[in-house]
This record gives sequence, structure tokens and C-alpha cells, in this order.
Amino acid sequence: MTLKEIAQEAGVSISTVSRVINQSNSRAASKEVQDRIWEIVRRTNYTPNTSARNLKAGKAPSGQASSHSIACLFAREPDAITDPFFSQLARSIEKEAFKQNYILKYSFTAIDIQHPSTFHLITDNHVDGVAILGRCNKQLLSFLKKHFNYVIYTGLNSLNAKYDQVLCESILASEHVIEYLIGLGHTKIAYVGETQNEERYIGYCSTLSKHKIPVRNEFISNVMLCSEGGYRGTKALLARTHEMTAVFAPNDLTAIGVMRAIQEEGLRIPEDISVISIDDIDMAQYLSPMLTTIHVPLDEMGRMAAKTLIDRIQGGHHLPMRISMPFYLAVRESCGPPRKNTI
Amino acid sequence: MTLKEIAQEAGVSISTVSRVINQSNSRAASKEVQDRIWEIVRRTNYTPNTSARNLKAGKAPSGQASSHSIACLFAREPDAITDPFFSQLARSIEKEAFKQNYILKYSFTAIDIQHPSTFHLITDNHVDGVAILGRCNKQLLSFLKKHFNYVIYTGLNSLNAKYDQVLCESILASEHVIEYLIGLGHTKIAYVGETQNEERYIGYCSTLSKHKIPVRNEFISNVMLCSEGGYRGTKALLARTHEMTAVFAPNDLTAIGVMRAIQEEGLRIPEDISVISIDDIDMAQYLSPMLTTIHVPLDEMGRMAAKTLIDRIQGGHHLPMRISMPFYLAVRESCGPPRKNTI
DNA sequence: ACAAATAGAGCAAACGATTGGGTAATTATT
DNA sequence: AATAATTACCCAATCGTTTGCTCTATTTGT
Repeated sequence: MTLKEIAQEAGVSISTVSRVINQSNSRAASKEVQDRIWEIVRRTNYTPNTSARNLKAGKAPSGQASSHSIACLFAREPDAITDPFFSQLARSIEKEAFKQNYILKYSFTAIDIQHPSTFHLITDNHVDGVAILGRCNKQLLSFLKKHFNYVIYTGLNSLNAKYDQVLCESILASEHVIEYLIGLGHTKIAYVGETQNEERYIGYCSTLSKHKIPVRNEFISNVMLCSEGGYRGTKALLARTHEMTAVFAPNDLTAIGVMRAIQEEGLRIPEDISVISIDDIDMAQYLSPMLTTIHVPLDEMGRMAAKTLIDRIQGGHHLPMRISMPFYLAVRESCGPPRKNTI
Repeated sequence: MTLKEIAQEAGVSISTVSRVINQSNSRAASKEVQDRIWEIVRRTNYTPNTSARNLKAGKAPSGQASSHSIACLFAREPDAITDPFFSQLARSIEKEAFKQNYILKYSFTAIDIQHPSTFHLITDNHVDGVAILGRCNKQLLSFLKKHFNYVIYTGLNSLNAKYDQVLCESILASEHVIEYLIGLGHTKIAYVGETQNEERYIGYCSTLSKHKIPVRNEFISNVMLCSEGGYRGTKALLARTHEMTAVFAPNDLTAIGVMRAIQEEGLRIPEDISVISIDDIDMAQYLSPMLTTIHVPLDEMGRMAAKTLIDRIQGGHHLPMRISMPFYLAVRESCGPPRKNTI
């Protein structure tokens, strides 16, 4: 099947067929014609001839031709892909990429990509660009920069200047969270989550300090960001002290574990202890109590990340861009004023 | 460098250059001209353009060498990838594939793959095999069979004979669930989830019937499998009747919504209503109450799916295999004996 | 009502290489 | 010396796509 044959069958010119197939948005074709063409395409299983395309594109045949593909790398360990926050982010990246005729060619985790035996599999088949999801160490970052032309970072933590990045400024977000708790009257606020190089932890500390509230070690539990982490961290916390009136979890998954641990002790949320976090994954509003959390515009973030990456691939911009997405606090049920009595 | 440029520099026609370079013995060129051409070729490092050659030759653009890659297709709508059940399954497939030196090249959703404009992106770059995750209609299935050599299905519902499949037999699982509830004394058991072509619904109905318990329409809420579905479905259910003493949700995500709706009405789980489901995603044990659910061995399932797919790609087996994974009921807190009083 | 803008579609020239069909010029044949 | 055969070339069509330009209806603005 060739464009010519399709054109004949559809009773239009080759150019029109080509434009329809390539979604050339500048020159529209009527809905009718489009449908007719797509019908034929599907029925005949037409596939564009790559050789002809590459030839026309004037690019090297096997070498440099744009693969029209990007990759997603889940950097946060372990297995960030199983966190709805990241899978939803990836999904919206994929959606936008498809819209722009790019395909999500790989998705892999940071652990895999550095494994020597799989290394060549990744670098052999090239992708035009890579989107990094979630916090990423310097070593991995420079590895990626070396092997891929275009890299964009997206997530909550920020990166050093020279990379494109689409963020939801997590220092600001955690500031907002802590301010909110302080506004409710809380001063004994615990933190359950990662602490090293974690902006949400930095925001927690700095905001407390700003209000002259001491950052107390016994209120801090350094655990991985997952439900189990939240659970264990809070258990440990409660074993040490019952003083705190609120717990800040850096993400919703962790907050789920935190809530469980609190409820398991027979304490009520928010009457005895308030719980707050950041992410707003879908299920946050179906937990009991409904989780008060920072709403991160995941879909928009993914869309922007894909857009920006593809724009750079296509030479649209050259200076590293840092795009900040707006957020807001979704106030639900898991926070209230601090209790008066000791427990 | 192109033939044209060489021709110009050598002061001969393009055809002559082409023939010299291809050593076309039928039409010789003078020794003089040949030398001149070869000199230019060597000096300029001329390489024939493969795309142009292939185009002219009418050959397939790229070879059929094994790409050592597989793809994941998330079939259940909408956006199954955001369900931890499926993302964890995908992750374990990826892990096993990497172990065997295969790479997960694409992951896309059923909606995307059928979109005509992105169609060729997918079929262009070939993968050795495709793993389908989650229930998949016949149309899509035959589409995939046509375009990919090797296809494996994995998920809870089963498929007609001729495909390789790795399952956790969901009819048996729901039977187990219902038997368990009946064993606790329940007879008024509601179902909140998809009903069409859904084996978990079939198992629900058949097991009730087996015990001579009527399947009551007002106990059934047909909703999509997600937290929101579970929530809305249960709200609707409770608006109709408060008779049921237990709710069966086909997956954990739905169960989360179910629990929320019940608790929002001021009812207790499991004292007033028991909730049970299938999946056992990580967070199931961190919900309040901890969710009693069928534990599906996700990691093993993914591993087997990848193994079986790759085995078939490598010619290891030829008859369609159907592999059933064992499951067990993870008894936690969300189920108890039926209440005695009305509510 | 008339000019200007725009949508929808087609023409034709590329991209680089191959090749059948020519056409001169050279050489061999009679 | 005229004819045939051979050698050494060149022209131009072709492969399947893409895309700037052109042309014609139709819509929009005034």
C-alpha cells in the first residue's frame, strides 16, 4: 500500500493523504475526507515507507533519523512506577507525546538502566529524549546526559540549573502545608519520610524555624516513601512519644501508612493527630478520613514535560527552562485543630 | 556526498557514477573515468544512502533481526497503568525481561494503539512480542495478533484458547471470596464493579446460586473499576437499600471507594458491613480497616508472563499455554460475621 | 453587496539511487 | 568504404513521501 493507492481509492490527491496521515495541523482537511482516508488506512494496514520518509527527510538512513520516540525513566527507588503519582504522571506524558506523534518507546527504572548487561540495549536503540521522573542522583544524571541528547526532569524536587525541568516546587508546597498546620494551632509537627536531599524535608525545617518552632529530632522519622515506610516510621515515632499533634508525610502513599499506624494505636484522625501530605493521587479523596493534601496538577505537569521535551528535541528552545506548576491545598478531613489534652 | 556531487566533480553523469560504484559489469566505463570516480569516492568518504537504495529496491526499510524487545499494553480502560495492580505487574514483567536481556520497549494503552495517527509509530518500530495486561476485547486482540508475532495475555479474566496466557483464575478467586463470606454467615452480599464479560461477576453469581442464594438486582451496582466507581456505586447501592451485610468489590481500588462510601454513611466495617475484594495491592494492608482480599501473586505472575512470552519468541514452545497462578485469601480486618440487627 | 480572509484540495518539485533506453563515437567486419 | 557491433556515456523515469506554492470555493467582515 502506498499513498498513491490510497489517494486513488479515496479520490483525492497524494498530498492530501499525506497531510491527513501526518496530522499536519497547518492545513486541515475536511472531516469527511479524513475519515475516508483513515478507513482505507486501517482496512489496508497501510504503513508509511520508512525509507522514503527518511530519504525525504534528508537524514541518515539508520543513523540519525529521528525515532520520534521518547523514554520515561522512573528514578525514585524502589519501583516508583507502582506509585500512582508517577504512573499517572507517566501516563499524561505518554498522552501528550502521542498527540505530537511521538511514542513512549521505553520506560525503565533507574536500577535497570545502570545495569551493565542491559546497558547496550538501551543505548543501541536510540530515543530522541528522556523524561526523568522523580529525584535522581548526580551520577545517574550525568550518565543520562552523556547518552541521550535531550533530557527533561519532572517531579517535586528541583534540579541544578542546566536541565529543563517541570516542577511543582516542593519547598513552597511543604511551606504551605506547615503554615496551614501552624495556622490551625499546631506546633508539635512530626515528619515521616525521607530526609536526605529532600526538599520537602527542607521546607518542613525552614518553615518551623521561621516561626521559631524548634525542629525536634524525636519528631522525625527517616523512612522510604511508601505505605510501608509511613507505617513503620509512624510506629517508631509513636513508640518514642505521643506529643505531636500532627504528622506531615511527603507523599500520599506514605500518608496512607501513617494514618494506618495512628489508627492502629486507637487514635483518631484528626481529633488526636492531624495528617497532611503532598500529591493528591486519585484515591486520596476516598480514604477515611479523606486526606488533606497538596493538589499537584499531575496531568498538566506531564503534558508540559512532554511538550517541553519535544519542543527542545525539535529545536524550539535552547536555554534550560524551569517551569513551575501551581498547586493548592485540597482541604479535606484529615486535619483539624490540635487536641488540648495529652494522650 | 551524493552521486550527483561526485558526478559533477568527475564531469560525468550520475548514471555513470552509479554504475561504476556498483561494478555493474554489463556496462563498463573507461578505466580513466573509473579511477577518477573512485578517487573522489575515497577522498570524500562517500557512502551510498541506504534509504534511497532501499526505496528504489522496494525492500523493507529495516531488517527482521530480533529487536530483543517486548511491549506492554494496558488494555483495561481507562488508564489501567495508574492502577497499582497493573503497574506492579508491568514492573515485574520488565524486571524479568531485563534479566533475559530483553528490554521493555513500549508501554501504551489500548486507546492509544488504535488511534490511527499513531498507528504507524507502533508498527514501524517492531517489537518481538507484546504482553497484554488486563481484559481486552476481541477486536483489539485480533488487531494485535495481526501486527505482532507473539502475544501473551496476563490478568484476572481468561481468554479464549488460542493465546498464551498467565492468569489468576478469577472465577475461582471470586468463588473463594463468596464462599468465605457465606462461611461467615452472610447471604446478603452486594457486588460493586463491572458486570459485562467480567469473570469476577460470573463467579459471584454462580457461587450464590450454588448455595441457593438468589442473585438480587438491587445488590448489584455496575461501575468502572476504580476508587471513584466503587464510591459512586456504593452510594447508589446504599440509597436503594441497607439490607446487605457484605460488599464484594472486584479489585482493591474499587474496594477503597466502597469503604469510603460505607464509612461516610456512618456505618462500620466490618461490624455493619463487610468488604472484600481481589488483588492485594501493597496499600491494602495499610487501609483502615486493613482490607481482606485475595492475594494475587503479582510478581510471580509478571515473571511467568515475561518468561513465557520470551520462551515462545525463542521458539521454546508452540502450543498455546494457559498458566494459572495460585492465590490465597489474605484475611485481615474488613470482614466479619453479619450483623444481627437492621440498620 | 463587495472586498478580504480562509479553508480545502491539488500540482509539482524535491530527496538519492537505480536502470532501461537511448545516442554518439569508436572499432571490427565484409 | 559502408555496415554492423561494441564501447562509453547520458537522459529521464521511477521508488514513496513531504511540502511550498497555487487555485478555487466558501466564509467573514465592513
